[in-house]
Amino acid sequence: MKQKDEFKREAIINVTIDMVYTNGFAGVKMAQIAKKVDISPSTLYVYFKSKNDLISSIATDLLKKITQTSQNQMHSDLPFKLKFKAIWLFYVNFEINNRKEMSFINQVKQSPYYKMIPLEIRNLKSSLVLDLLDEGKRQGLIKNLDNSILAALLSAFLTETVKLIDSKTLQLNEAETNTMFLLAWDAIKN
Amino acid sequence: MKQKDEFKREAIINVTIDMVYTNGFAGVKMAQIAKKVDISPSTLYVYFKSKNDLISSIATDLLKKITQTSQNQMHSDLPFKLKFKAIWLFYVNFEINNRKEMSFINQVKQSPYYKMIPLEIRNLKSSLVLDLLDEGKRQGLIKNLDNSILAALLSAFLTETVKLIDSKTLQLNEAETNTMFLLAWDAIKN
Amino acid sequence: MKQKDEFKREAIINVTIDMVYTNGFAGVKMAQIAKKVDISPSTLYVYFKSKNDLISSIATDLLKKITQTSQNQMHSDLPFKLKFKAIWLFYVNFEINNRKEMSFINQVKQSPYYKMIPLEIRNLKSSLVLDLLDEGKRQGLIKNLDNSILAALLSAFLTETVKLIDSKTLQLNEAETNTMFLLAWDAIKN
Amino acid sequence: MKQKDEFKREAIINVTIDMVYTNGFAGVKMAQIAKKVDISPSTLYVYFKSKNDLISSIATDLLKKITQTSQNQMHSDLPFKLKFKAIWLFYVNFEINNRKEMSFINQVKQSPYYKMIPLEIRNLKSSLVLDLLDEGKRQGLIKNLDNSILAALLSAFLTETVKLIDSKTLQLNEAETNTMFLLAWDAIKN
DNA sequence: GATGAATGAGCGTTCATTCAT
DNA sequence: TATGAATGAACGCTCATTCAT
Repeated sequence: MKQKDEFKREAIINVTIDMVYTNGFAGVKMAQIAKKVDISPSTLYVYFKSKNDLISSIATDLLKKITQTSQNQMHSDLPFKLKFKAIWLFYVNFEINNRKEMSFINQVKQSPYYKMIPLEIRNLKSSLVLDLLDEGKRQGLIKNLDNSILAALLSAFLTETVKLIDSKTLQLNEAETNTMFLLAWDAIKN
Repeated sequence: MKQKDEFKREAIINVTIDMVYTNGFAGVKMAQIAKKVDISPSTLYVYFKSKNDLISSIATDLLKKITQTSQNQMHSDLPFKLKFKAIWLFYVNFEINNRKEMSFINQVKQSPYYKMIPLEIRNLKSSLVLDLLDEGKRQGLIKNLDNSILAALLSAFLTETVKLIDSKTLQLNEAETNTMFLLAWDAIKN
Repeated sequence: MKQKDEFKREAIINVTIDMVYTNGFAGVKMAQIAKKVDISPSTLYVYFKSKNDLISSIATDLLKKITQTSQNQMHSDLPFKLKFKAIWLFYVNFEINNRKEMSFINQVKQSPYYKMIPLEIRNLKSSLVLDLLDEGKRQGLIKNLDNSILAALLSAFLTETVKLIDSKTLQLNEAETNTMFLLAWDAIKN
Repeated sequence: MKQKDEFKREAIINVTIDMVYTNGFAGVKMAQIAKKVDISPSTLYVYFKSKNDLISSIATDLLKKITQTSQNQMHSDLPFKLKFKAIWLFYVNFEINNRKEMSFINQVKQSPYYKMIPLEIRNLKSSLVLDLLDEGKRQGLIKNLDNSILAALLSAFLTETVKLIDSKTLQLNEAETNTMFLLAWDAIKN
């Protein structure tokens, strides 16, 4: 683990995300992080000026990264429902493949650390989804409700889907993800 | 002999629920609770033998209360969709009116305290909802999916609805709650 | 256990001696004593004005009782060595039969409570033994050493004998107690 | 990097031994130790991971040291009684010169801390004394009794001798220590 | 006299953070 | 930059004792 500079920062971040995933926030101690990264506790303070800073920096980074990543999704010229489904699947896969990171930001969101994250970061929204919803409404395919309502709902849906997969109640295959997608789709479709 | 103040236990519980709502579990300190109730920290230990006991006692009480309350709901002779909606509304209202308590048990559920709650309490489930889902499936009105999937989804929906109302994005009126109900209903209906 | 006045005081004392024997001083808590006597902790303070008072009262009582008891021993007109042995045996038996009480005062003696006992009690010595030693010296049968030295030694001897019996290394029978007596006697005899 | 003060650990140990000697175990508080060493209470935990660890580490160290020291005593070519006396005197002097340390281990032995000391340390016995007793028995010079009885007695004797010297009843000179030795010797000699 | 409630003072311990090198 | 030592500020909890009836 003993690397230089940027690598060390990276290592600290990864270890922290790992530990938050395994032990929850309450169980994350600076000394433990240091030990796992194989540095001294005081060295942590070379890279992050406090525990708050460590946590909220990671959260900020993750939030940015997540928004950006989804932004990169191809805006294909498929028919709306198919495009919608593709994006839905992208998100399901993204959450599954980034469990720890998602767990981290979910935990941050319901902790006092969340308030320490700059507002502009907290309000970052994937315009991808918003644009998509607008497109659907324009085509009369989805209900004409506030985007914030639809987005919140889809997000809850997504989270629940991932939880079900994590808990093995659902499997990550064509049939079952399609079922879940249809539940979401039926909810919002006109 | 000094008489035990019947309201003191109640006060401790309420203050604790309040603080968990505002600061989360991590932020609940015995000394702070005591201060808010205006008693000595050691007096807390007259009523609860430890912090664990305090938290899990409250959780146990709430869990019992919630299950019982919902159990008392009866809408047996209405047509299915109306019955379903009545129960949905009951839950929305219940969660709104017991925001802090619901927040408490939600937080407990994803904390180590949960394991301290007696299994028979943890396993209390509102058969109300499960029975309802079965009835709907029998009548061919709702999708033939696993109850655990449908229930998880409806629960996420419900939580999200309440959050939206809390954040003033939605209002707790006939029209808007109806809208939200329809989203849920459309998701699961056949 | 719930009796009146003198009996209650007695009960408190007995329970305390018991608990000191079982758990040592560190483990004796006022609340525990009260529980075992089946009274309220505050009632303890009706009988003893503090924990210090409780402990040192018991110690004082025991010390007095022990001195008095031995004083009552017949001053028979046996030849010296036999008389000496009889008294030795009396003490061995006394210690065995009053294990808990002896343990109590031994523990008190090496605790801060000892200083709280009135000096005149602490200095109580069994004149029985001192007289006996004087008699032996007069008869030229035992070494002409300071009584305090001889007494201390015999006491240590006695304690050790009792410990050995307690630990089953020795048995409380004619042969083995005689052996131990002879060790003591050989030590001090001229 | 701040260097660990080599003397600080030593200082903690010495202060602890001192306090146990003066106030007994019950009176030893981490905060008091820290104050006497002039460090913060939390610094204690840099050197010892708990109070139990502090006490039992000290006890372990002392036990090792004592056994080793006595082991180094060698008087192989003297006649038995002289050798025995030399060793007796060695122990008297050792106990006098290490009063506090001896008090410490004596107190530990009758406290719950004793169980925390590794068994192999607890079982360390000075074979010096046992070998000596065997040799004496072989030569027909001392009574043919169980070593555990003889050793227990000599130990009690020794302790009492040291107490008498401590209390100024006896002086640590040739004549008086000789007197005490003879008491012990007469007790066990054939 | 008897008692359950109440508490102040203190305890051992933890931990994010700073110090000193 | 890196670090082991050091620490202040808490924390959960205990317990002898007092309060109020």
